[in-house]
Amino acid sequence: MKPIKISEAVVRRLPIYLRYLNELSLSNIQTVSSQDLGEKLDLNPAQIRKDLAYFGEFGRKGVGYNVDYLIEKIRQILKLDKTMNVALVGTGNLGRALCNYNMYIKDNMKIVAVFDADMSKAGTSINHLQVQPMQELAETVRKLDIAVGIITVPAGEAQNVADRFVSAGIRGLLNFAPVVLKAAPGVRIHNADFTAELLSLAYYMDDQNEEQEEGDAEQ
Amino acid sequence: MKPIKISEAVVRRLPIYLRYLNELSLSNIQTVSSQDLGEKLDLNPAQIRKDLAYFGEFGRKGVGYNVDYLIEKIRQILKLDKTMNVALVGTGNLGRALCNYNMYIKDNMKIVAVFDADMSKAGTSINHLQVQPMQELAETVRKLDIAVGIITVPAGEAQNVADRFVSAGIRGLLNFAPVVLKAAPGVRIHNADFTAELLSLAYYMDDQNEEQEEGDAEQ
DNA sequence: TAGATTGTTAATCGATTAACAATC
DNA sequence: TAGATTGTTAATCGATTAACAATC
Repeated sequence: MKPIKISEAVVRRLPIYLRYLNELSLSNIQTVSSQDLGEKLDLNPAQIRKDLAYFGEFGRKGVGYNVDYLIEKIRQILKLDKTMNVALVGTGNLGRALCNYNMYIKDNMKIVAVFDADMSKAGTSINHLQVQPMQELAETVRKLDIAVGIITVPAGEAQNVADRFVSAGIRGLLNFAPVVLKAAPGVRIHNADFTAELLSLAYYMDDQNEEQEEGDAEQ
Repeated sequence: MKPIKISEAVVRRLPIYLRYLNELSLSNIQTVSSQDLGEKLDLNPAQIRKDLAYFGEFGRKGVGYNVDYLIEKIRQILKLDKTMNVALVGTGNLGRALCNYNMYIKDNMKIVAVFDADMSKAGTSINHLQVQPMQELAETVRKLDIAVGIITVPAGEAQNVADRFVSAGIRGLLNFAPVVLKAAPGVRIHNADFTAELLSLAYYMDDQNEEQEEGDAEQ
């Protein structure tokens, strides 16, 4: 129906919009303009309007966007209007942190199964979820209709875990391990690699003197 | 000296190169071509060559790049040839996970101070570091010459923590909280917002039937 | 020498921004 | 009506990719 290809950059901004709109809604603010959004989110208002316009006409000329309506629409676009089940592999510090994060309440993404290769961890529980051994992964993914896998294992094991997720029929992966994963086409991989973010931050940490040359500029 | 402006996208790829080069070095592989790198990292070889060429001529025509030499060079570019001190605020699950992560050994970024607003946590220790109360932040940042701050507090407190970091003289922030932070120009902010990554992943999770229309395509 | 691979220029592609008619 | 703000087209800007001479 819609032959327009939506760019990755656009999709990546939608959750940012959603997040702030939720804040506005909680403050009982009913209407917001692209200008307001742009200031708050450090984005160009034209870009925001264009992003939203890819999906429909959600605003009213001369008025702006109805906050709750826009929330509803973005949630539909992101397919967050129904619960999406998620599995996580790797119950180290990071994995446990994510399990406790519950995004379920607002965002409909729910970690419903947790796995660890370390058999001794099987049966222990994290945030009301029993840790399962890896052998049960495929079956659980199928049974619970899990669409997305989160990988929080050491770099060396990440590809192996990814492979197991993919052959279990998962269609999206959120990878926290500092490696580039390979997967069959059709499986979407997002990386949440803070080590890369931190190291690239170092590049911009000039000495104070240099700083004057380079000036302020971008963010 | 160098008036060429290096784009953000380029800088963001350098840690990815570095990471894989370190792997190669550990396997005693001496030489690598942009082709090899491209295949392994899912990037265009021309892009890799171009990225590196911004900073100098590191390769040899007909041969490729010397792995250890390239590692050394990228580390210099990213200013990882000397230790960079880092402070972290927020000792929840995520904060503790990061403290235990030690990137120090390979990457010269070292968390040397940890803070929490919750006074009752002061004095407890995480990975050999004593948690300090927020009042000590400014002084510690100065004393330990801390350049980068990591924010792992709830969304509602993140801007406040950022402000305190900035007025303490920090020059870079890695923000894990799901908000857009504001800071004076000259302070670099990187976001490590996995909630946004996860929500945008949902967009691509079509039903199996739709999947056929949209095909395989990008990653 | 023949084969391989860089560094770099030019071509392409895509994303952001400006501008403005439409209209609430 | 006057002011505000959208949706959208056109202009700009920037990033990626292709191509190839240089050369190891």
